[in-house]
Amino acid sequence: MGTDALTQGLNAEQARAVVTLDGPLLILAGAGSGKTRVLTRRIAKLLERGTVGGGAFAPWLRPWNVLAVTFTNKAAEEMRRRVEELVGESARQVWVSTFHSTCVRVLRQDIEPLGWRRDFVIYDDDDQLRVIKAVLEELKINVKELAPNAVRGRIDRFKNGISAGEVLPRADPFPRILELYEARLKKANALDFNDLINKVVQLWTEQPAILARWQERWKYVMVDEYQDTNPAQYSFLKLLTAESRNLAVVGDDDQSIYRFRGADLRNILEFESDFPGAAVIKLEQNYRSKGNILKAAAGVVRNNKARKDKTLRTDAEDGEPVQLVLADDETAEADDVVNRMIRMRRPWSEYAVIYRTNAQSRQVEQALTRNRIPYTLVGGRKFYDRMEIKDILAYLRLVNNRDDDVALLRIVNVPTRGLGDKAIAGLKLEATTHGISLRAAARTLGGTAGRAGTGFATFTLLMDRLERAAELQPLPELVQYVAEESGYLAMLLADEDEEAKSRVENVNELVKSAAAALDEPDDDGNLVGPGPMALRHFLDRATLSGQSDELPGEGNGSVTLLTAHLAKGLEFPVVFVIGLVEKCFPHARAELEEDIEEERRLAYVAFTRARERLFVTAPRRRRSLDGWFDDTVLSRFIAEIPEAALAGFDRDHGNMPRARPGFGAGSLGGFGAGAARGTPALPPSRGSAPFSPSRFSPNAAPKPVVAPARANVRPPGLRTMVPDNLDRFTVGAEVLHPMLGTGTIQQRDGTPANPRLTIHFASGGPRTVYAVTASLELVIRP
DNA sequence: GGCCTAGCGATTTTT
DNA sequence: TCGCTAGGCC
Ligand SMILES: Nc1ncnc2c1ncn2[C@@H]1O[C@H](COP(=O)(O)OP(=O)(O)OP(=O)(O)O)[C@@H](O)[C@H]1O
Repeated sequence: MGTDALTQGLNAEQARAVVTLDGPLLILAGAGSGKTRVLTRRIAKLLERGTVGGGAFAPWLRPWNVLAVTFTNKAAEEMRRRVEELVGESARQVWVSTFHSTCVRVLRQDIEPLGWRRDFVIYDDDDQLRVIKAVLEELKINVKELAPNAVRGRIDRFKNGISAGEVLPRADPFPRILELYEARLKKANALDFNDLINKVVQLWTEQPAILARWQERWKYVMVDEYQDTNPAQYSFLKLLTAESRNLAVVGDDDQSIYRFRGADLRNILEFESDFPGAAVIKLEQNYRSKGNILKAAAGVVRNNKARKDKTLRTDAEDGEPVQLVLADDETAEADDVVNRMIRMRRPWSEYAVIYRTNAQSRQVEQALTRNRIPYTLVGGRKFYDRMEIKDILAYLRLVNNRDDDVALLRIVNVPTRGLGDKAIAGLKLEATTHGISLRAAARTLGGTAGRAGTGFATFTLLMDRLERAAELQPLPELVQYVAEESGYLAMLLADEDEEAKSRVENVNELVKSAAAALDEPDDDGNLVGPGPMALRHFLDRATLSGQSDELPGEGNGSVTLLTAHLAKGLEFPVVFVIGLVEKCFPHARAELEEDIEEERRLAYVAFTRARERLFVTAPRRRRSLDGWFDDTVLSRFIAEIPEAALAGFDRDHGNMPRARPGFGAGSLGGFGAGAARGTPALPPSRGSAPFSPSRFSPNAAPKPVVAPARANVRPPGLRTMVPDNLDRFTVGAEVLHPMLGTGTIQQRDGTPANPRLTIHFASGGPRTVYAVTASLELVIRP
């Protein structure tokens, strides 16, 4: 691999970045300009420089002297893959990882001076919540007065240094809560996610000798998506590279989307003054997307006021315009997306569906499942968040760390051992009085008589057995042993439920994933056998990684489903960005102008993932929190797309044509007046699929399967009319609803223009609907 | 102690 | 709609 090989296929600026190996370097550039490509080549270049021949490395530059950090697991995985492609085997020894994993690596080795043991556990948000609830209980604060979730948010913001300026209640209990929270974590030998970075910064600040060792190890540091660093991460980098000054960062201020967890744009904007003498390289050529996609994305992000304008051009042709697709509701939207995939006849892996919130994946998953199309759901932490998985892991955590009170409380009575609230209260009392862990208190109480005593004795003996097993058995066997010996598996097997069966499956998956964890070498490239190291490594992985690595049905032949946040840095030939309606994207919680601008950047990120084709879709109505349908308003971001780059958009009609009473909405709901004026990009997808299944594509599903049309609720022979005036919907009137059938209006409130009706339906009970949107008809009785 | 249910409240993005 | 909690009942 010669010098030329690594700069081949790069433009002049990119090549310059790849060969600028020493000193601070900032690559500031727009989406798809090859930033990540440059970073991976640069890693390869460093390895090449360190090679002295015959696969050996010079002592002053070995693969493990290189550190590359990303923000998400997905991004780390992707970068690792690319580096490995370039340099092969030795890539394994380069540390390519998230900030959080990197910090765990440091703390597992050096945390002791801070007062934690090296076998510390990481508390995820669920554990955090349990601690907070316990603290609130201790302080006799009702969870109704102060939501544990709110407390967690505040703790996180506080630890991220973004709590300044928050409006504080008088007699604020927060400082006390925080104090007790921290004490509990410390006592349990635990750290939360935020601590991981903060503690490393503290450690390195207080212990120069330890810092020096890490500086010696990581002589070359690279950061992808630098615009998303928060103050703690900034300090981490600043400390680590203080001696070597070999810090290369790449980023794009338009893609800053983690303000909510403290990301500070100033980090990237002030890089040059922070690191004097920094080389600055700007990349202005986009290699990813067709012209129209780029124009659309640029047109949107241009609306941000707090923004530095930058150049981004492409040599690619315009390609198809971005296609706007409107659908009746989220189910129809998902069906539409899937139908288009089928029609395009590309390999499934070329499609990605990108959404704002995780919950939106469900409709798409269902549509894909109906059509037997394989898909991969990225993130959402689905696997390790399952109850049964967390339970088994809690046993393992308690084996790893006897002080993990949260883990103990989770499983001490699962399966039941006759230890109810009273017994647990006694256990806590015993522990507090003697200043010992719950595990130790259980042992003491195990020596007492009575039902609780027996329960604690059983539990203690069980945990002792599990601890012994942990020393002798390899990890997968240990996991299996825990599931069996604890009675957990037996409990599941005794349950006839379908759900219990799938839980058994998941426990088996966990055993497999333990085996997979063993195959992974540890930090220093050694394979680990039985004992605490393997267990810790496994537990870290479970907490830090978004998902189990290979869930069944995965592979490269599947459609990818992910949030816009997780999509950052990735690319796909065809992208569907769904749910482009106000309150969803931009999200309802984004109120301030700054928040809206971040949403806009998020849209920019989502749009720029597409290489060839971009679809933006929106449902006309959406289920709201109380389960009823709300009409939607098309996302403002759609109107910001330049006209010439967008198809399917009718600027004159407020963009969201919908049914209105008096215009003859059909009895199956669906398209109303505006649709007749030709606005929607598509015929309604429901019911009448306008194309035939492919006979050519090996990928095509036999026939698009859409969500079943709703049952026809209209009783035969019923006479109805669509009233010309909303005033006709009076209390006592009988109406026909397209989904719920006939009913009688019980109550009318809201405004005259937008009356809200409480209707008692024959099909079951009262529902509240808006007359304007419900497509109601008046029943005429002779 | 353990199970069931009525009532209530929430409601992004990630590690 | 969903998930959690408090409270009631066996
Ligand atoms: N000089 C080049 N010639 C051809 N293709 C290139 C060149 N540089 C990058 N590419 C391609 O352009 C695409 C985008 O590159 P990359 O993912 O590195 O961009 P990026 O700047 O990191 O994007 P983003 O900020 O959106 O994550 C990739 O498919 C990459 O292979």
